[in-house]
Amino acid sequence: MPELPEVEVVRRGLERWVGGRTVAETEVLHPRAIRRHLAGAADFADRLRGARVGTPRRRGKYLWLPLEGTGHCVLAHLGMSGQLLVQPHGAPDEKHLRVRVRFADTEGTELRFVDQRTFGGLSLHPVTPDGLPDVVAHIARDPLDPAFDETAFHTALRRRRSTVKRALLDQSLISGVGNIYADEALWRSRLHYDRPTATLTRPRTTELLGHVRDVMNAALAVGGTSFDSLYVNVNGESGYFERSLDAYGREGRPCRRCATPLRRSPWMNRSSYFCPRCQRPPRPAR
DNA sequence: AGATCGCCCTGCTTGC
DNA sequence: TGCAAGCAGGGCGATC
Repeated sequence: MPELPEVEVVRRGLERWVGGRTVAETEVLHPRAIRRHLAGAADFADRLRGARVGTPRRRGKYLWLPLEGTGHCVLAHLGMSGQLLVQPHGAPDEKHLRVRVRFADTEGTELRFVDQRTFGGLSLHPVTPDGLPDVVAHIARDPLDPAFDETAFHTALRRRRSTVKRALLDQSLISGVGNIYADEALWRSRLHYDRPTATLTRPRTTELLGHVRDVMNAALAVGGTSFDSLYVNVNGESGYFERSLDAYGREGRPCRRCATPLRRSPWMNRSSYFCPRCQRPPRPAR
């Protein structure tokens, strides 16, 4: 499922293949894909028509295409299974094709939003003076953002009565981290997912953030190599990075540090993968 | 207001 | 073989 590195790979692909092009026609094949565009499919298509796409931007897992001179943008979230593909005209429709955007040029390609589980979607929003879609204002900067405020993040962690994995997944504290990279960064940091945030020292927070960045950069480097054509790569999986995972999905397999079999625990209606030896659970609160 | 829970959705896997 | 349950899970609104 796409987390920050996968979304950034898509952003780069869109910058290369869609930036600077002018929209001709938009076709909405499934209304749920634009459910966050409250004015509906016809309005969505009308307002895209004739707009020129600027440089795609991203914050966390949100991606948007500024529409030059309109004060608006097309916001995209890939959800669990969303893909943005640049395909030649006439390529067979994907089974879960939801939105098609044609351009007013002769490049011979179109933009497609494909989404099996329809957790993702496209919508149009005003862009605020700081360059963000209005509905993204509550999303924190992501750890690859040079302006990410590590001190503020640490302070927020200490103030929260929460646990470290919950905090990593809280997009208002830090964005772009999903279940996979949270488990990977916690494994690298030897932190148990239920460690109370209030117990983290500043050096531990720094170390954790360093591992979040390292694992994301490693995934980004690999994901980037698979992008070399008209295909704007998001395969809905971890791509080539999957083989590099140390924790996620490795239940029962030996820890790469200590050989102890990894465990999977039900957690918030999903799963946490961890090493029971390297990542000791916190002492129960009294 | 911060924390928690349930829901949205479909395809693959598992179990009876 | 067939069907149902389980699982994957990001984000958001409702609730406490």
